[in-house]
Amino acid sequence: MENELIELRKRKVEELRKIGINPYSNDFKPDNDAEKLLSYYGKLTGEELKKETKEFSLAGRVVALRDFGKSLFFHMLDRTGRIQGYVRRDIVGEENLKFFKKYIDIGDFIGIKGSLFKTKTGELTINVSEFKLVTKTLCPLPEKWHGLRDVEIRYRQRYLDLISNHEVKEIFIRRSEIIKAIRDFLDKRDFIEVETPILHPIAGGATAQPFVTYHNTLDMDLYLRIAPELYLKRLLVGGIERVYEIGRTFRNEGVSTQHNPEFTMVELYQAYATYDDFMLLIEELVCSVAENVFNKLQFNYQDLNIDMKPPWKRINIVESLKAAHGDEIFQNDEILFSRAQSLGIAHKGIRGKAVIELFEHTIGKDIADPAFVFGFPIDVSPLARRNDSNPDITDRFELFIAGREIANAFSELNDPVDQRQRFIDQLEIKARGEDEYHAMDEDYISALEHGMPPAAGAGIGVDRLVMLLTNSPSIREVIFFPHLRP
RNA sequence: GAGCCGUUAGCUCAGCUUGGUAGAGCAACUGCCUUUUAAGCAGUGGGUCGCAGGUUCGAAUCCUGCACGGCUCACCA
Repeated sequence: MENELIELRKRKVEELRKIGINPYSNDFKPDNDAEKLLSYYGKLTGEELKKETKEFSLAGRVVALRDFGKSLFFHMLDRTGRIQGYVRRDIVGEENLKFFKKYIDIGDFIGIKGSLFKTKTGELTINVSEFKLVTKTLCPLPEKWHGLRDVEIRYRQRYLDLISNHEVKEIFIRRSEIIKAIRDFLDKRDFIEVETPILHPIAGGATAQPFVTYHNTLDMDLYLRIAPELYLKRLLVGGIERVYEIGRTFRNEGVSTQHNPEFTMVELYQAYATYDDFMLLIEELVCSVAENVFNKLQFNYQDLNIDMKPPWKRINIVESLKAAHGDEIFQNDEILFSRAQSLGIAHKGIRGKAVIELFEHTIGKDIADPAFVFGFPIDVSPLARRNDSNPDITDRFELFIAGREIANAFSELNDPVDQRQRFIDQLEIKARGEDEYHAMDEDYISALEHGMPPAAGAGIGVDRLVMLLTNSPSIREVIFFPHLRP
């Protein structure tokens, strides 16, 4: 049985049709929006407004209604904001006022026309001369004062969240601006934006579990990409020397406040650059985004104050671990593994894994201001260039802010023989049951055999960057439709 | 995958400890009110208390299982 509130509104729709009014018309063209009127005319005094007789038309959703008998006030919400309207009998006439009261509910879309005035309390208000029902709404909106709190409804019916909770819309507008700022930054530096496949025959470019899908005609399994990396580097081989892609990546891993199965990454590659160059590039990129979108470099993230003013700190993984845990942890693998074990850190018997996990759990988590972490072990960096003076580590860094990894970057491995051996080493780990380790990719090696220029590349977690800059505690606050059970 | 917490009217929440046939505000409906803005005043309707079992004379309340969600941990970015 349906709710009485909906039944009532359905009856109104029928009645409207009977009297010849289309409750879902599409012939109203607003010539203005709330923000324009508020910013331009909001500054004028009531007296000044009286001289302004011009009429404006607006369209939007009614979000509040106050009936005074012979007049009424309402607030309407359009793409730009909220504005108040005033309907009075001696202007619109008795019949029209009656119609408004009887047929227009909170939630409906209306189009209005009218002049501007200021109320006693100083709010810029449209004195409505004409109005039109544009779209009838059947379901009532969430409560006006507390808004919508139930997180399950907020995520499943995000449209209600957007209507009720003003700050939610703000966050998503910021998200859009952040992505635009990233694009602007890279475009100005002659990077070319590209699109590479999402369906991959081999899931490569990262250490993660893929989603598997199936192509009927080809009769083969395909994987949703876990990273665009290997395709972007094929483009380096092809001579696209500065290239980037902003797009969705999919990882079949746990869901949490930091993880969504599909998330947005920007990956960029630049020929003849090194990971050192990329520290500066990433620093400039993030600062430029922060300044262009937020006009500042100081941010509060939850309990932390984050100062992004360059130059950013650089932290050597091995040196910082020695300082924190003593030199002896690197004497041999047994000591390292047992130390990791005692801290409850999974190392899976992989030396590099133990090192970076130990770092993340004991040092990385406390990094507040941006810092570049470098000295990544070779066995957890199968696509990164080997360091020239220390063959055990790679020319790779990660950017940590607020205890979280925001970006990962390295000088690219372009030696096809070394790359093949790295894949073989990965396969050994994979054979031990660690499924997420890298697969052999002959096609990629073949590309390297044709010559890839030396280059540096980086991947930036866009969702996490947006979280950080908008002070959002959960990734679900920056993704419109986060993954939930159906 | 594990632990803890939550699910009551369209929305926001009480009620559960101590079992006795469900309550407020907003929204809705009927009146009154021509500068209100969480408008106000008077009145009315609205609920299989997440689902399924159990205990009991009697369950929103106690117990068990399940579903969905949140937080923490693990995997991961």
